[in-house]
Amino acid sequence: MQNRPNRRLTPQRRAVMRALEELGCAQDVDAIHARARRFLPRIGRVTVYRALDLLQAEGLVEALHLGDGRTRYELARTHHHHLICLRCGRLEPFEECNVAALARAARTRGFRVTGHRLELMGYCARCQIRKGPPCEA
Amino acid sequence: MQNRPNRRLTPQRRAVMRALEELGCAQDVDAIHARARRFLPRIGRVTVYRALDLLQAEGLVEALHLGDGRTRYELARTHHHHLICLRCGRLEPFEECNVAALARAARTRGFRVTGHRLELMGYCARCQIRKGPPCEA
DNA sequence: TTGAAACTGAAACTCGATTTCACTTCGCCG
DNA sequence: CGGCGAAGTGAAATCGAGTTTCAGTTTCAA
Repeated sequence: MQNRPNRRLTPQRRAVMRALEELGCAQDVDAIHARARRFLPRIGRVTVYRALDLLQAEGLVEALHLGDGRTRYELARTHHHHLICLRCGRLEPFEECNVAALARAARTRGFRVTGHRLELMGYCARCQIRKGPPCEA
Repeated sequence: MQNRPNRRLTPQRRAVMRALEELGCAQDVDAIHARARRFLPRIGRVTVYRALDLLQAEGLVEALHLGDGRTRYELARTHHHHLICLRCGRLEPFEECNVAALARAARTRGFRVTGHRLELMGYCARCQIRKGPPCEA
């Protein structure tokens, strides 16, 4: 997102980027908006949505849909997937990935794979031990 | 969903099951509702939602969240994943799956994997050939 | 038979996300 | 400079998938 037509690096977009950098893995729009307000108190929710769309189109941001009704966003850093705790809802990045073999299998059926998404659901270390209330990230 | 308390096999739920059987892979609620109406014209959308929740709790149905804002449902048949065409939007079931190794890797980090979701995005055979308008499933 | 629990569906509602619109800012050409 | 058009902003209105409410119906067991 450099200074080229239709893609101005405005203070608002800078604030959203900075919020994403600070927040880390897979945050929802409310969290991103709240964090961006620290740097730019008058930034509106709509602008955050628009900035996220733009950053996604630029390939700098990725969207996640986990089925809780909210879209989560994170910086498109190195390729990774997620471990999702079913009890406390925490997300951990997970680097391992061997889908190349699967992509090859799809290829034999005429399907050309250009991307993929992998999520592993289960219970995080803390939630396997504690039987009390979920820890909440 | 047999005849036990709180889980009656009503005509409505039977209609939703039959709709899911006929429709196959990953349909949204509108499609399921429309199909169920063929068998039971007065069935309401709310009842379809409730039946799907129930069937999901029973493990007979699985939900998919692909990020288009609508939840898709399909019968929980044999374990499979999806090939998603980015041009025509068609979903194909995909049986191959070797996440066992990944689950083992997660295990070494203290995370216990109980389920997973895998989606491969790309272009289906038809859409690689035709350059015209998307084929639409 | 009868009463409680389960079930249904229309209507109202919730809430994340999008659209609209009046306004401001930026880039650029004269 | 001056000023015009494109891009950007944000409050308010709107959209729409999904949920809740509630009055009425069905089922089942005692």
